[in-house]
Amino acid sequence: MPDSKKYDIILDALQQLLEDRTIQSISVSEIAQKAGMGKGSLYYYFPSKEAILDALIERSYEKTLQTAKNLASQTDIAPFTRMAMLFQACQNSSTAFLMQPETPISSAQDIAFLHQKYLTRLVSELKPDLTEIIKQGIENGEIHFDHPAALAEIVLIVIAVKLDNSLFPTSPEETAETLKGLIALLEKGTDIAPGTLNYLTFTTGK
Amino acid sequence: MPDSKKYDIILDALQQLLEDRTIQSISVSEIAQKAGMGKGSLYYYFPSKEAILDALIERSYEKTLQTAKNLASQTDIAPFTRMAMLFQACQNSSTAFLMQPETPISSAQDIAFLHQKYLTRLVSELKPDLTEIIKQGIENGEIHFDHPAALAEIVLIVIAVKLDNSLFPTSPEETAETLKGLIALLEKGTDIAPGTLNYLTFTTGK
DNA sequence: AATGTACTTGACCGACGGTCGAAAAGTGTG
DNA sequence: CACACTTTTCGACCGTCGGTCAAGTACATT
Repeated sequence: MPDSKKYDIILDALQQLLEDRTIQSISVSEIAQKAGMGKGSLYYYFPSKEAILDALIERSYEKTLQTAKNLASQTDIAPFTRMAMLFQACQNSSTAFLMQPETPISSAQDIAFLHQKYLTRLVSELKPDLTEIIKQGIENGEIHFDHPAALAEIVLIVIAVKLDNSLFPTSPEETAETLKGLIALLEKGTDIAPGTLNYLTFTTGK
Repeated sequence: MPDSKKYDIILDALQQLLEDRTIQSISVSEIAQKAGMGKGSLYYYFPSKEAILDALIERSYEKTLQTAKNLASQTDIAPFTRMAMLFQACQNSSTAFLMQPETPISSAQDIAFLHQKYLTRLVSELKPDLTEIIKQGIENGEIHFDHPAALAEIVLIVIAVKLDNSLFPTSPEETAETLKGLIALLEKGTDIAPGTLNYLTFTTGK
């Protein structure tokens, strides 16, 4: 088994570079330099540049995803509280890593790619957990709806897409309006008490 | 004014190449060769390779988008009929162009990019139109909901994401289930008659 | 014929992702 | 320590790519 510390050093280097640069503008040699090793060494640990990015994304959301997964099993907490915690965890992790503060020319392609990788992962990983939470809400009689898995996916897609503002760039007001609409639709469509989901509006705060 | 026929020849070449290849695996020289001209000529008409792709996407959905826009102004047709026509137009255009039948190695990045470009455009362009349709449904008393624009965006996002199966790959059954859930949520959440939106399930047929 | 303009071209450039063989560092054995 | 052997490091090198550009062609206009 190879020295796993080296993996993290490389990932750290890329993450650091990614803070104010785009993937395509970052060369493999640069990552190697930042990591303090030769380019060849990178290819000893990773098969390709893309694999490094994949691993970084994997590592970045490992923790978030894990806490989300734990949440689903904590049946003693009320469903809506857990949902709130789950969304909070999502947005904490999303903004921190993905938002490039200064994107000079950014050829659009790499940003798009980065965000999409994150989106896909988030939705597919969290869907079973949110489904579980919703199911318990249905059993408790707090939610009335016949398609828990579908509901989970719908909510996750909309939330993920809207929280990631670079996919369909909209003003903060418009994002808030969409979220408000989603809340209204959910509350009315699942017979839960109005206002129960209001915590969602807080998560839009930048 | 440059010969606009040349633009289309180049776009045709790329589209043809794109049918069984990925963007990143297609070199600019190849596009030029297929278009029957030198590489330099491409750069006389387009500033970059990405610009060619953008133009192709633009051209591919120009017609669809135009018919969708016309739909919104046809107030004599019932809102739900117009919505159905709009979705039908969406899915016809999406599958035809985006689905690469044989993607041998396809580095994920280019597919992702292509699909996302389409998604972004579809949602942002169609949102105003669908909003208009919904607003008229509200005025008619057929739909009861306070956030027409938000509803339009939510529906478009979910539909677009789910129709494009490569973003979050799921089985046809799962897609159908999600769509059924969306219909149920919409019908219950907007007080429209159950079954009114059933045409949505037809659009999932491959 | 001469001048100007719109268009074409492929050799060329710098940079990139990835390879490779050799060297260095680490490890176990006697 | 010497030795064999494996693991790790490395940067010169390779092929390819997107993009540039000076030279050229085609063709009006004068």
